[in-house]
Amino acid sequence: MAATTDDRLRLLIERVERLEEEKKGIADDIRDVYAEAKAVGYDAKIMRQIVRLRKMKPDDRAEMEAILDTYKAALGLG
Amino acid sequence: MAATTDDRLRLLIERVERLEEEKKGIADDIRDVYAEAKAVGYDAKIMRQIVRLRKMKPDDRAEMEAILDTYKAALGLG
Amino acid sequence: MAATTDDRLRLLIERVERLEEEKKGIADDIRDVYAEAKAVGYDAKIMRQIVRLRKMKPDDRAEMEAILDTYKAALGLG
Amino acid sequence: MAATTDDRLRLLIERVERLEEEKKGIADDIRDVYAEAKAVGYDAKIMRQIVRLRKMKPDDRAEMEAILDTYKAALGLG
DNA sequence: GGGGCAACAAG
DNA sequence: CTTGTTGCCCC
Repeated sequence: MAATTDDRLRLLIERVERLEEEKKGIADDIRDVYAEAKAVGYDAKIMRQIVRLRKMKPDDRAEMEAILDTYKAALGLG
Repeated sequence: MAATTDDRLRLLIERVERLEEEKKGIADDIRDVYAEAKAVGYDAKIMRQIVRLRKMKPDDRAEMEAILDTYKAALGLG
Repeated sequence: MAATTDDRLRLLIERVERLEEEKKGIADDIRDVYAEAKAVGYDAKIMRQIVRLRKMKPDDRAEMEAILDTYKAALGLG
Repeated sequence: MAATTDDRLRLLIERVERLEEEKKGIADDIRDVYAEAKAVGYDAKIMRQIVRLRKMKPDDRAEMEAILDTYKAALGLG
């Protein structure tokens, strides 16, 4: 009988749905923080860039800067 | 003096970072559920479609499926 | 001397950039077609689904649709 | 009669499909250039970063650098 | 409300 | 790691 199988699928689906709801809630919280930041004069777009930069490992940031130099040198850019 | 401003920025950034960590944790949980489903024989890709369909309002879903059928008929996609 | 090396790099980079420009041009064309379709009453989102379905091999598509129906039945998604 | 409508949809779909094929062809060409670059000793990953950097408008790059300074100052990073 | 853009998920 | 999809923000 298929009911057991069906229930297993349903349970898995419902777990996913619950988790996605939680995830959406957090995404909304993040949005709220940016809205609050904007309300006190910060630029949300720039804040996002900062968050991205802070997420990088220091070595990676250093490498990125080195690449920038390499590219400038090899391509003749100031 | 800028310290107050800087702290306010830092606090906002750190709130975002904390929330993003939580969000990532949940995304990982979702991935785990799909992995578990796959391990017992379900097709994760199709499960995702189901989740998407269940997220829609019934009327919207019915309408979408009707349009899809219309287009399939028009293109000879039996 | 590094000039030869630099030029070789520059040439490769420029070839990539030219190709990426072309690619972007075509992506814009695709966008235009969907916009035109929308203007005469078609649903672009569903058209994209059709394009995806037509890309699949008929057998694969049939199988996918069969599984999808099975899951829908199991979840009571009429 | 629906045949005209159907043909219009089919024509639009086929235009999209043709364009997507072209796009894929160019993507393949790009891949080939990177493969060739790798074969003569360049690092494809770094080349991609260079391409990305060159894609930015100089002003944006300058702004990005300013943002980097701002973030370092406000967040106390070296 | 639409179009462009950036994050997210899929392959 | 790259591409396609989706949701968000600005216009």
